[in-house]
Amino acid sequence: MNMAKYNPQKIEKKWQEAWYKSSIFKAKNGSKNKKFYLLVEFPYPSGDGLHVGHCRSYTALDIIARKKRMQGFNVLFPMGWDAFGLPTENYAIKKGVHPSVVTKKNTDNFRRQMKSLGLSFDWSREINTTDPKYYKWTQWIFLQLFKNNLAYKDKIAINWCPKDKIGLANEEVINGKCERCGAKVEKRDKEQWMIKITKYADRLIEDLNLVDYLEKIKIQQKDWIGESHGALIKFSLEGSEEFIEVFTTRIDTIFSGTFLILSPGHNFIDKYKNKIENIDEVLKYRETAKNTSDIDRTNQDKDITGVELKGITVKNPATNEEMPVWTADFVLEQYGTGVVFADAHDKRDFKMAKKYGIPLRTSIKPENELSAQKAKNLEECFEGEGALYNSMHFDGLTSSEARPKIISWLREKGYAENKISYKLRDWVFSRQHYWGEPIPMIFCVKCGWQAVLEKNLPVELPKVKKYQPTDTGESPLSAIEKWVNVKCPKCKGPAKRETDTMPNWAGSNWYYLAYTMPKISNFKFQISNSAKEFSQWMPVDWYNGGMEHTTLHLLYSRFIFKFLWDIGAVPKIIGAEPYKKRTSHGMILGEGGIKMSKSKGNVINPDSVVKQYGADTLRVYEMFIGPFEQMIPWDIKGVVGSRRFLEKIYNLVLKKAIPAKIPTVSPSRTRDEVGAEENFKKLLHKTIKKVGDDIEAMKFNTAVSSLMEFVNAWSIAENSLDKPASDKGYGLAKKDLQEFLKILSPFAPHLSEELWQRAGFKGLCCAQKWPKYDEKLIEEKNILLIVQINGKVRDKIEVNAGITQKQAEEIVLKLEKIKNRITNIKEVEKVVFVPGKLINFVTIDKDK
RNA sequence: GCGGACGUGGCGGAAUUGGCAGACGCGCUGGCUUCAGGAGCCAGUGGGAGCAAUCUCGUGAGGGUUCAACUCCCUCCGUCCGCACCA
Repeated sequence: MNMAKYNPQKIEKKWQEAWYKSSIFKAKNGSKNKKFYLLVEFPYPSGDGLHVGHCRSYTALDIIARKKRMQGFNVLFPMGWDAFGLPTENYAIKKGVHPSVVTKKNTDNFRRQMKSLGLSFDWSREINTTDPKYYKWTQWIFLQLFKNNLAYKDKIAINWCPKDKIGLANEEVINGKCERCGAKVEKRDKEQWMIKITKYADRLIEDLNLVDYLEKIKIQQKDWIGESHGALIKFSLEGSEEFIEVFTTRIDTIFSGTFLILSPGHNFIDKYKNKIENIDEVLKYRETAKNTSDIDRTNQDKDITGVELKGITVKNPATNEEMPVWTADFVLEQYGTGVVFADAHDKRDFKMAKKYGIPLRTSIKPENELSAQKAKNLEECFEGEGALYNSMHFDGLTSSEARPKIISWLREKGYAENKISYKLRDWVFSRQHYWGEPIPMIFCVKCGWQAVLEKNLPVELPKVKKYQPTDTGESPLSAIEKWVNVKCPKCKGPAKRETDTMPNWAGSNWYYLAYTMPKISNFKFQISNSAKEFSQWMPVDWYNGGMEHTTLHLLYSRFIFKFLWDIGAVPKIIGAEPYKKRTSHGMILGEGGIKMSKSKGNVINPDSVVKQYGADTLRVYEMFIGPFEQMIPWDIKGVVGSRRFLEKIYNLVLKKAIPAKIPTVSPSRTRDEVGAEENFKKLLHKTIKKVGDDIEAMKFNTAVSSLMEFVNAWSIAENSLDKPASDKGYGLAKKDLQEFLKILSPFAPHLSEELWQRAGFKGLCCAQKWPKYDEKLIEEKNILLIVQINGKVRDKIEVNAGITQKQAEEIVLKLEKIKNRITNIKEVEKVVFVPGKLINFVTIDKDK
């Protein structure tokens, strides 16, 4: 047998070129076939190249794309580059190369790697967020936000990373540390462009009902937006018409409210400077609080501190009692109104009152008598719900009954209203860096902030000598006078450009729309848009990405899409959600279950796996490694198993001429069952069904294992009988081999293509129709009936699938071991019969 | 603290959703391929008892429901992830 060994390095290149030449992966605008838009998050093209984690999700979606194409869908499966970002900028600073040069090099490398994996992206639609033709529209979106009052400039205390010298969004701060570099984040007051995502908070929650996202993704988004229903209460200032508004979800505790606590930064303090007798002390406390980083402030063990605002009191609208006003740093300025009313039913309030001797009162009774006593005696704090007391005519009501009643009672007096509050905050959109989209705004002393005229877009990044951010927090762009100084678009007077750039999320807000156009240079946004490219492809049918983007990219892009939809920049017919379905992949960890990282030296480079084992092996391995949505450690030995599997197929097909039939042998069956060529066909059709179903459910691991089972059966027939099946004249039938190669092809496309050709079949394997399984064939005529006694398996017999209980009993009771067990010792009390599955004899001891 | 996921052989993991626990792969053991090698082939492989047929125990721990529980319910232990002074 002088056949060549399986040599993926040789065949894979060849087929990649063949696919490219045939344009088979190109999405067709205007096609009559049903569309299917599959999207996988585009990567940030780092200098490290593709990660095996990228390969996992790309291969998974590639498998779906390939299957959908074979099923006759007009598939859009695009790829591009989210290329603005700090690592590129840092590299550029270090090496003195322009970031665009670095980007070009990195994207070339990523593209090469993706192609080497046989991923079926439509490369003709490739986009790059740093391409001026692309970011022209990123800037256009910003202008529309500005025109619709959703972009505004505000001086706020931002999260400032002292190492990266950059302002961070709340979402980018992890445990008080910079998401990128891990440096402790500081607070800094800075003028920033802000985007009013909060205006969409309710719809971003509500519309989750319209989409098919993994439940955990929905939950995370909801939690992040953090909607809570409550009330806004007015506490009037003693001796004044003024009042302070407080948001609460626990208005049922209003009768126990004995003091008010403001956040240290609350503007009330500035407003009543003159009235506050100890203003110096209060301002000093504010300063200290500001300098306490988030990580220290949220430390649970930290002692509670606070300062009373002497000379100021407010009136509790429920009790009419006078209440002192304090400030404490556990009250957050950004949530609610930045004020809480304090009582004995909140741990922090309780602790604070105890510490400073502020009077406390309770008004909620816990069910448990002991806790009720302790709570009443102010020995411990009760935070739960219960029955009201000390609450006038609301006494006896439960917390949830009381809330709406108290609100309407106070509302009538003009002191309360229903209110929904969100944790979500407006999106800090400014970055003081070079490598980002310039914010297309101009500041004129006379006219204020003016939008760059749309016809002047894009505002291109100018060439600079230094990309280094400055310590003052100014963007490096501010140093380029020629670029900064412009005419005001309104009064034509001297004005200056905004030198901040956009965050790296800006470009990914709308990239799924860019792909709908065959060429980015033809792309166009406009108001009252009815572009058929949008309505042909949108919404995205299936979007896969990382869990880490759930509260960032996924939320942002849903918001921006809704905005574009509202202003008519995308046709209404698409609907208000960009992604129909969202799934998420698990990370690939290093061997031993630790994270892959350069510092640990356990990073697996896909190139080396492709070189040593081949792309198909890598693909099959990454699908077989474990459940797609689960984190999984890399195991180099497992790669070998996938390689063996492919090699086995290669040998099976090429060792023989194409035989006609094969007997069935599945590893679990005895070899005596051989003989039914029908059985082998049956196994094939079962496999076709299983693989198809599993791909849709993203159960790639079990899809691969069912392919393996089929191949094992095939291999046994060829190798372990007295004579190979094909020598006897019955191997795998030609047509069945075709069907098998077709279902294998999404997983191992190169090998399938090669074997398809070598077996003498016409055309490209990946262009064939996805096989249909034969329902009748899959239907089992005979089943293995489980025979149980008292729920324990005692025997298994093969019987006709339609067997009745009577017939089954008759057969089973004749079996020696069953007969003995039952008739000798016990008496049958009851028989449970599950048609097609099992028969169970429930017995009682004869003695009893 | 809150929310979510999870716990099955030496390892990664299967189990039609209440009906054969351990599919498939790795590893290991034995054998075959008239040299060697393995990324080839065959067989075996949860623990215990037995020459064997077979018996028995077994899905983090304990309890419950059921003819029947990896699966459902309760209590506890443990791991991972997300959020975290959110009024």
